[in-house]
Amino acid sequence: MKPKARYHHGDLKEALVRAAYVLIAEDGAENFLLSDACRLAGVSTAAPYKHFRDRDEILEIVVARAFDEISGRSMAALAAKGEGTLEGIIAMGEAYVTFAAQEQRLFRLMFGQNPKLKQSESVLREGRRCFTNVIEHVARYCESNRLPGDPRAIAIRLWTFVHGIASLLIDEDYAVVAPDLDVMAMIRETTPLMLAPAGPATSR
Amino acid sequence: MKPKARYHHGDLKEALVRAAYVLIAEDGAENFLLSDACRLAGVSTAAPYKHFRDRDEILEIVVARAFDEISGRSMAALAAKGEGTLEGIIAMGEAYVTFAAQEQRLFRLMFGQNPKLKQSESVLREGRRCFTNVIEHVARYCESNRLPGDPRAIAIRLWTFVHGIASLLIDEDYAVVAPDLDVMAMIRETTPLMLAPAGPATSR
DNA sequence: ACGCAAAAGTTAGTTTGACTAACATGGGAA
DNA sequence: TTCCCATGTTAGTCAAACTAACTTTTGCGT
Repeated sequence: MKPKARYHHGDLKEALVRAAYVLIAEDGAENFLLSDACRLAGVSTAAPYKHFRDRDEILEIVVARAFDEISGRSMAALAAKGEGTLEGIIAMGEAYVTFAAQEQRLFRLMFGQNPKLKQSESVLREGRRCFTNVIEHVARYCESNRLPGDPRAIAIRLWTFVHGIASLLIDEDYAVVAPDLDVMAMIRETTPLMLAPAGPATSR
Repeated sequence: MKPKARYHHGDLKEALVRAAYVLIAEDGAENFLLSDACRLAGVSTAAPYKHFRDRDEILEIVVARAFDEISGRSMAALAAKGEGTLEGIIAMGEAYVTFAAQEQRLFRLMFGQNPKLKQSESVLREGRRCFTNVIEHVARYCESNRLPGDPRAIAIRLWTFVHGIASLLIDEDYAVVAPDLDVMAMIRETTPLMLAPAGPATSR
């Protein structure tokens, strides 16, 4: 008994967000039309404005969910390899880059140029949670291995590096100069190097 | 004798590109209106279409020029510190991040989500030139210091790292978790670590 | 010089998609 | 039951990229 031709949708807000998430993942936020989401949900193009301020508010919610997805994947990867291990840290980085590679369109939106998105309370919260995870677990690794150096500084280095990989990978900038690059190998090789203590230039 | 009210502009194409470059640098590509550039150049909104396929073609030219600007700054920084030196390599990285920080809007456009831009012949050419510089000079450093390891792999690591810094910096993602971060110090500290030879996980 | 084709402008549209106004429906609490 | 108001609808506005059709220069070949 599908509740077909009901005047009221039931949960249009959720339906629109899900449609937007899928459409953006498929075709990018820049090609996302509110009207497409409306068609998927089976409502008119004016209906969303009963639930959202504007188009950007839907994007905000999509981005917050995408951050949550990264957090989940990172934690799962870490748990699989064991917390406080080098392999666990590497697995977190791989999960980050894998998400970016698989969900290029979403990743671009998350770290894209729309400044309004970054001011959203929910986006800020989920984003912070995502990065706090990394910092926390790198700190745990540093402690259990009695490494010197500021865990926070090391975590930021690692995050910076995998974020650089993710960005260049999905924008196909590597393809221009290094088409055969194995980014996962690069993560595995470079992560140990970055765990060295931060300090005034230790040349050689 | 300013050639004021001439029917023909003289060099409208160049004038529009310059106006676009300035406007985008100031307010971002997403807020760039062709009509604003037209007003600055003193022509009607239909005039650009005598010189450009569409709005994107102007963006392509702007991006190519911005890549050229980065190349120039990198080379200047390198020359100032001396080619084949560690300081020179660090200076290139600093120049990259400095450009991103000073010209956030342009940098976002250059590495943004518009896939058409990346297919432009001139953009590809200038982009490739920009990264080839880095690779070439890292290779020179590796040779003159008799470092083991693939210079290309090392250069890609370095570029990835500074690109990660630039991205997170201008999107204000550092501000969320590490507001007091000194990115230039991070470059100086981390670059030497990344010059180690690439190889199967050298843990500790 | 001159004539005229084509380059480079113009004005006046069309189109598209986000957003709004005003109206319609129906679900649920008093 | 009643009726309020959340949630839909239709019809229309607005902005900005782009197009069509016309006009004004420019400059080249004779």
